[in-house]
Amino acid sequence: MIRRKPAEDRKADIVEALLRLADRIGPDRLTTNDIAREVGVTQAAIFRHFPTKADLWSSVGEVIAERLHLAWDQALAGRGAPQDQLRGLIAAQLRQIEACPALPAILHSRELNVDNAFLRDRFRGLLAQYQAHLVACLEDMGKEGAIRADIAAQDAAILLTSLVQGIAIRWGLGAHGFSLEAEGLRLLDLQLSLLAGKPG
Amino acid sequence: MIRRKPAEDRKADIVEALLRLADRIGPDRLTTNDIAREVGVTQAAIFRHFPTKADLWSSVGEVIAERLHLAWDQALAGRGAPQDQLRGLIAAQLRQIEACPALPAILHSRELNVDNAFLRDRFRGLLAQYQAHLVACLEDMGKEGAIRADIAAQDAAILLTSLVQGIAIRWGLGAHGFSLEAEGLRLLDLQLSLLAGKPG
DNA sequence: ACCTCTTGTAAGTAATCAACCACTAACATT
DNA sequence: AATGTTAGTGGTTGATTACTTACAAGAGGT
Repeated sequence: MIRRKPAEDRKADIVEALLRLADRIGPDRLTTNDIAREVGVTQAAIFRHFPTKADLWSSVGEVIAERLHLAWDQALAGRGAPQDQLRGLIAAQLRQIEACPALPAILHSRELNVDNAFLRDRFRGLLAQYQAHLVACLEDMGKEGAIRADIAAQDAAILLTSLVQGIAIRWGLGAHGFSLEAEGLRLLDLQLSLLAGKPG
Repeated sequence: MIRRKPAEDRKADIVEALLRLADRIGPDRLTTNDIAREVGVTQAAIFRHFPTKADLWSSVGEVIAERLHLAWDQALAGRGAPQDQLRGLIAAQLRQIEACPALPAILHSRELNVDNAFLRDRFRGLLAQYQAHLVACLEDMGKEGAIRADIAAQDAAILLTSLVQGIAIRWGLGAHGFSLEAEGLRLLDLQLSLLAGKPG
């Protein structure tokens, strides 16, 4: 038999294994057998720690939500200029995706969005919160004249979240062939210079 | 028993049913049973028309590729100003997604990207071609002074494709609560005015 | 009206899925 | 060293998966 671990540790192992496999196999194709093999236990062991597969996904969702929330709070904690806060928010998002490439796929997976209504609403609220942070930063920047006056902060926020999503997709398709954070921040600066209305 | 159709018609029915269900159920969770029920035939009937499920997906891929190609050609056929061609290309993409909401999910599905190497490469080439069209339009616009001189056409193209992807995602999450084409073109015009460096 | 392909079905297959069971080895506490 | 608890196993469940085979019946041409 394998080395035994306290339930909390093993639970974390299982969630981590799922996160790793979700990128390789795909969130909607993962089986409990796949996960068990990755962890190094039998399939039945998964069900000792999570009553059902749906419960396992719920835990995964909670872990992701916590990480994102923490990353955003840290980005906003500095209390620097609104530009810096904005950059921090975007950088945090890019780093989260780089650390867990399955994140976009999971966020849009049917597993979480169709089967688990609670988590779907939770994530929807979470992303709305992120968008609200961006809008707040952009409004502050607008008052300082760092954003063109004819641009609504809401629309600018949409452009920025789209940018992150678009680059993340390109990063995934290109087999992670470049630094997501570096490329993302480069294009962010470009977009910010466009929004400012003057060359960067 | 049901009304019998010529094989070509039934094949098209099956592909259409898959496209419809892919949006509701998810591309990677779709079963041949789901498809058969949607079409209104037995599961075995699917295999009369497609030897394997993978062959069915190949047909779906071909249909999508043809539609996209056709839509792009029509957008470029007008031979108007580069701005109009660009707008046409983006509008075509938005309309394709609106007509077939499962398109983004299918394009990024494991079904097509992991299991079917041929189609994956086919789509990768197709999207590269689209990007090349955008870059060509943007370069022409740059020569006419419609794009700020300090912006590379390649980067501008990335911003625009990201915009389409981002809005499509928002449209999907919001249960198609707004007109994708209208909202997309509105933000496109906004981004173009940013790229031009002068208020729209 | 008949004949003949073609389209469809009913009833299977083996493989795999999530989940359950009785049981046991490892661990902590005493 | 004895005892109770917990993590993990092997074996099995019924449901579901993609796919097959043998047979029936509709539709079109003559």
